[in-house]
Amino acid sequence: MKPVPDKVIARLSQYRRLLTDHMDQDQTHIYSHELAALAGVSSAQVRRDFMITGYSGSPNRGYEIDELVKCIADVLDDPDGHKLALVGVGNLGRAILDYFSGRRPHLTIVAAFDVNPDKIGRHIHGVPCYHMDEIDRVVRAQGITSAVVSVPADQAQKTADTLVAAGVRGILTFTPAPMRVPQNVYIEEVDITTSLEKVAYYASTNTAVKREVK
Amino acid sequence: MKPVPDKVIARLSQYRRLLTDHMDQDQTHIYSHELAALAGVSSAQVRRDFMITGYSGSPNRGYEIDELVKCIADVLDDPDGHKLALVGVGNLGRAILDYFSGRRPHLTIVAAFDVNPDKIGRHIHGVPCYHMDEIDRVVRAQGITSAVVSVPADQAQKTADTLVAAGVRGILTFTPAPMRVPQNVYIEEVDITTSLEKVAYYASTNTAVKREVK
DNA sequence: GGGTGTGAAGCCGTTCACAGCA
DNA sequence: TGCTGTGAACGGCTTCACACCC
Repeated sequence: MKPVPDKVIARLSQYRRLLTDHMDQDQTHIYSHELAALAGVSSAQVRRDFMITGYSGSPNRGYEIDELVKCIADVLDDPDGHKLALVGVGNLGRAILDYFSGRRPHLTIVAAFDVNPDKIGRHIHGVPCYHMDEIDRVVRAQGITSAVVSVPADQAQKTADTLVAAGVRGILTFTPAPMRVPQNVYIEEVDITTSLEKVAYYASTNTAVKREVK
Repeated sequence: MKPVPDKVIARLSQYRRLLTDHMDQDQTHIYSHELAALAGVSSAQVRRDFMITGYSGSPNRGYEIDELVKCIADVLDDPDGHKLALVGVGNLGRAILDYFSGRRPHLTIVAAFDVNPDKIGRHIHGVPCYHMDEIDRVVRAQGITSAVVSVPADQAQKTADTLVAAGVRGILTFTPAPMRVPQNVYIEEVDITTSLEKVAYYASTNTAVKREVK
């Protein structure tokens, strides 16, 4: 299958959440311009994105919501689901565990890692916490494919190397430090400091800017 | 001054952090290709970005780091600094307070807001916590210009409205719900669920994708 | 030679605009 | 008539490639 652009993936994820979480239960169909208004994009954008899923709407009723959600799932979700690891159980790590537990059925955080002895061996928000030395063993044993990283900057590279060596193919990192990984590993970097500096910049300059989704 | 593109602002912020936080103390100059390698972009990109700051390097020594950082600050930082508010002191909110306290001198979180009586009136990571009913009063009194929002989805719009009415011009939100704001207010939306779904998608498809910065 | 600064070209994502259809 | 699907135009960001300079 031809590669789907990054931004389309992000919007599909957003569309799905809008359709499943913020929708009238008895609404069965939706027009591109309606969904576009909810998502803050143009209706042409919405139609363009759905071309990729292969799902066609009907000119007089729009898109059938259930079908649409199914088609989005066909694109986004691996049929086997994904097991995730969380590395670094600090404030942010705990927030993510809490925030994310049970939110997306096909994505499950099955293991957490830290170096703090107070955390190791316990369950945090239902997830068992191991020492970081056990990353390789646990990742292999559980078949973990992706990881969320929120460790101090000076451990970022070492953590990435360990994860990649154990077979992880995708990393979401909150650590604001460069991570060097092989080409076939996907890195998503959420940089809160940069995000805040952007907000501050535009708050000063008072420039109108279109909204976008990360 | 002509408006600076979103992406350039983000990269300038990243360059600065690389230059100030991850640099040998005794290194005084840097070439565009060196910084490019650190940031994971092309050297042409780096030079292009610096055109905007107005700073010129020297062909045989590259860029003088101190000068460069100063020029970036001239673009990014408001001379008066920014006071920030945090709305929603849950796990994520506390993580941000902790993570961010004292990290960027010109950006200071001066007030937190929640509805939980256990938090109101106390200091959390050194920041006073008020009831959300007081947003308008405190924001005006303190001259707060920007806000970080991590409230439940169903309160996102109300929170945004209150903040905007009180004069806030920039919002960084972690709440995965559409926020409608006037054109002149800048919204940066960090959507952790979408980020994770992207990671999972590319972990499945195994597609090599270039790294980028949020 | 190996850098920087920059016009020009290239690329990619978005929007336009319209044919086709119910 | 109003919507979908889509080729074509558009625009902005990135890269190329080269003049210039130390």
